[in-house]
Amino acid sequence: MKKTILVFGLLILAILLLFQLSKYTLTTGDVSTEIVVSVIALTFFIIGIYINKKSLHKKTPDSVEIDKNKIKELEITAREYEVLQHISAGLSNKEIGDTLFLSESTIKTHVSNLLVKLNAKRRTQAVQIAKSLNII
Amino acid sequence: MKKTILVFGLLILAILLLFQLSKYTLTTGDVSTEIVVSVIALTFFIIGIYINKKSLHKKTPDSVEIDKNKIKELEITAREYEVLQHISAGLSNKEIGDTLFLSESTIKTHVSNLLVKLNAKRRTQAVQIAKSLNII
DNA sequence: ACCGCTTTGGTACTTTAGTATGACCCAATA
DNA sequence: TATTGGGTCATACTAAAGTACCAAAGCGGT
Repeated sequence: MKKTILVFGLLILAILLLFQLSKYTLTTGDVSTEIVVSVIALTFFIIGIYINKKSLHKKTPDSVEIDKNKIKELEITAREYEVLQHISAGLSNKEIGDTLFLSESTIKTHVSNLLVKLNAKRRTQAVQIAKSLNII
Repeated sequence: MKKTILVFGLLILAILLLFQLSKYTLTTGDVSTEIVVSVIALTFFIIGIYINKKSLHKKTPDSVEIDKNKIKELEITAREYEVLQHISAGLSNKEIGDTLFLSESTIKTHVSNLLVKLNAKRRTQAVQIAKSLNII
C-alpha cells in the first residue's frame, strides 16, 4: 500500500513537472513541440508498463505453496510424507523401499496409514487428494 | 505477428495525431497546455498498460495448456485419453468402467495401451508422465 | 464390399496393492 | 519406570492392477 502511494505520488509529480516544462519550452520556443510531446508520451508509456507489471506480479502467485499446517493437521508423519512424495512420483512400493532403504512391508504400512489419513481408497486417489489440499 | 504490426501502426498514428493536435491547440491557444499534456500522458499510459499486458500474457502461460499435438504424437485415442483423465482423478478400473458404462475388461485394455504409449509401468507413473508432458 | 483402426469384451494368468494383525526397537515423557 | 508414538518388519490374506492373447462389432475411407 505504501508502495502504491509512493508510485502515484511520483506520477503526479511527473505530471506537474511536465506541465511546467512544456509550458516553458513551448512558450519560449526553445524546443520543438514534437520533442516535448515525444518525451511526455514516452514517459507515461514507461510508467504504464511499470504500473502494470507490478499489479500483474501480485495477481499471479502461480507456483502453489505447500500447506504444512494441513500436513500436521492430518497427522501425517515425516516418513509418511516422504512415502507420499514417492507415490506421486509414480513409484511402486518395492521401488520406494529400495530408494529409502526400507522393506516393502514398511512401505505398505506407511501407505496404509496414509490412505486412512487422507481418506483415500487407492494411492492414485491419495495423490489427487494431496494435490487438492496443496500438501504436495 | 500481424497483431504486433497493427498495434505499432496505430501507436505511430496516435503519435502523429497528437503532434498535429498539440501544435494546433497550443499555437492557437484554444485549450490550455495542461489539458493537452494530460491527454497525451493518459493516452500513452493506457497504451503502455495495454502493450505490457499483451506481452506478459504470452510470457506467462501459468494455467498450463494441454498439448494436443503431443497426444496425437503418442497416438493416444480419444477413449484412452478419457480413461487417462479418470485415472488421474484417482478412480479404479471398476469405477471408470461404471462411469463410462464399460466393462472393467475394456478399461484394463485401455489402461494397458496407455501404459505402453506413455512408457509407464504403473498408472501412477502414467499420471506423472502425462502431467510432465502437459497432456493432462 | 473390403481395409484399417478403434472400441469393446472376454479368459487366464502374474504381479502389485492394500488390509489385518502382531511383534520389536527406540526415544521422549508423564 | 511405565507409557506413548513413531518406525520397522513379517505373515497371511483379499483385492486390484496389469499382461497376453483372442475375437467380434463398428465405422470411416477407398
